[in-house]
Amino acid sequence: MKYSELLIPTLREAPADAEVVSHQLMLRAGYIRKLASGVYSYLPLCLRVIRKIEKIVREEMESSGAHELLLPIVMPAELWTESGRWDRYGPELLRFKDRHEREFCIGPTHEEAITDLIRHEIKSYRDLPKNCFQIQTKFRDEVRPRFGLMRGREFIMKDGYSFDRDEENALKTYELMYDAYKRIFTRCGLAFRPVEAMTGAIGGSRSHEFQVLADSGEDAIVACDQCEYAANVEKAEIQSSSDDVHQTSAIKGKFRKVPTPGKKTADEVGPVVRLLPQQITKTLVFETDKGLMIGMVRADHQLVEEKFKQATGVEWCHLAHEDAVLKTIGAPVGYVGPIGVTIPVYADHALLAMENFLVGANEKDMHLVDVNLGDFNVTQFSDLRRAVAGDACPRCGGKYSEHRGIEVGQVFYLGTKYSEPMGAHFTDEAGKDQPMVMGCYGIGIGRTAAAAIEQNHDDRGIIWPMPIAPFHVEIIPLARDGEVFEVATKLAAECEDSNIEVLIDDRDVRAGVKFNDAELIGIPYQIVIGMKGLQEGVVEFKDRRTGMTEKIKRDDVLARMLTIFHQEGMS
RNA sequence: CGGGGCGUGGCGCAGCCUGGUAGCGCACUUGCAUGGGGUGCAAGGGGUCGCUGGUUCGAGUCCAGUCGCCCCGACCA
Repeated sequence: MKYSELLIPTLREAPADAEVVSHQLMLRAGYIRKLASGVYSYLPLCLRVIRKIEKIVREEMESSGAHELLLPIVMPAELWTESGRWDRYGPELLRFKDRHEREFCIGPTHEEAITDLIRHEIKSYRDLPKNCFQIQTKFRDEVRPRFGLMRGREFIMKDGYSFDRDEENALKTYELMYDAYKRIFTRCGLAFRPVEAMTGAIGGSRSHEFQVLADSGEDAIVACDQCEYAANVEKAEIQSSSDDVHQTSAIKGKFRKVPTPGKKTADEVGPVVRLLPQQITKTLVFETDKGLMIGMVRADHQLVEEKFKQATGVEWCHLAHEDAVLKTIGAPVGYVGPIGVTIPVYADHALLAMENFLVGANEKDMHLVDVNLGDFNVTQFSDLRRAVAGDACPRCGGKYSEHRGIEVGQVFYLGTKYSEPMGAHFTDEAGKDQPMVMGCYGIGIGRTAAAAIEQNHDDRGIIWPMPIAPFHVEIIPLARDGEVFEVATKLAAECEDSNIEVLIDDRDVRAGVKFNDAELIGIPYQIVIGMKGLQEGVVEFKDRRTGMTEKIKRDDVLARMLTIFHQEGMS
């Protein structure tokens, strides 16, 4: 394809609002342009990358038994009312009314639409399982869109939904999809890690996120250095080492009150009483559907609400408001402690290893020191905190290391969360009515492209992995006529005949401009054709990634490209 | 939703404090030179200064409102 015919508006400077590399490079290299906050146009190069990713996704999905369909983008409110999400989804759901004042929304995801379709069409166990996917533009009215395609409001997503007759089969489908995802991201040339993710309030469900490792990632994950276990920090289980448990419950009444006027946080209190954060506890009061409850963690740890919900078995929880705390505990926020309170106290495992620690005195400007576990009632010790580097892995006892990741895909075992309320039932062999067991599986297509750039770039521009590069090779003739251009055109035609995708820079610009643009747009191989080389019968062959250049005989170039093709596992 | 910042030619910015002919770099057009890493010289074109209202003889500049965009935060005591 001719460079001159394509729309590739490269920029010397990146627009000031681009924060992360992938966003800057996509703008500079002429891949995307912003139309509104979080809404982007995909220019030709970008679309080619997206199509490549989609192709890989399609191939792997189809070969795993999932088949493509296309659901509407616009859905009536009734469907969402039925699932209960019209009210629960919040302002991220873009809603509007048609001319008859009927309410609609633009799909941020399609559980409702697919469940509606399937419940009408599938009646018998004989018709199961079914696994459908689509690749479609979604809209989520994000509070704060940022980082270009990484967190846009409008975005392209592959979303798949599976329907099985029972949990056993649904979990098999889950495994199939999990394996397909591994192949997809491997084929895209990405360094990624599947990690266990939060499952929310649905019991017995499973979820994995596929995280592309990158420092600019928005998600924090921990990975074990000994085994395969990896998880989102919010989800990661932490092994409470029994060696650390001190039998301090025997010690009682040793504590004493110390004045800490105006000092509320551990950072403030610590220096006053000369204690490290590891010797201080935080007592957090939560409002829940079962009334007020306390969660206690060490001051340098962070409580995870999801873990708290699981430990306590409550449906919902959020930190209690200051007034509520003052009213129930009798002390202002910052001075709350577990001693003498009447509401349930859930404590993190880490407290088992603490002795002579500090808590709030339930009295303004006062804390208690030399407190031990025997001094107050704990309803239950649980894993309540966010994992950090150095924590122990529950599977093998190895140590966690912490990483940043970009979530490019997610697989989720849904169970009957949608089939039950929406009446997606089938009749089994015994003639009994059963809810279908579902799973859902998403991949952010645009985000995958962005993640690939985060992982593959240098200070000159993008370096695409071969399987998702917009073109395989860029031919750069240093003249627009004569032998140089003739050779270039001929070589391009030969490559294209061998299914190698070629971008030929036929523009009337200086060599330097072509070189710089070539580095920027990141096509993995470059072939530079100039007069000097041709006189020796050679052209220059450059690997964008390594920057290595070598002179190759003109007649050997095609063979060379084909060799690389095979090495890269392309056909 | 709270806090902060920014809206001046396609992009990046200066000018605003202290009101008085709207500027710079890149990009664009034309000509000449150049032709292997964003080349040089010369001549050009292009801006209701986000919008509305106010103060003033006079507003890009001061004031109020409004819209848009960006950043940080959203209660872990």
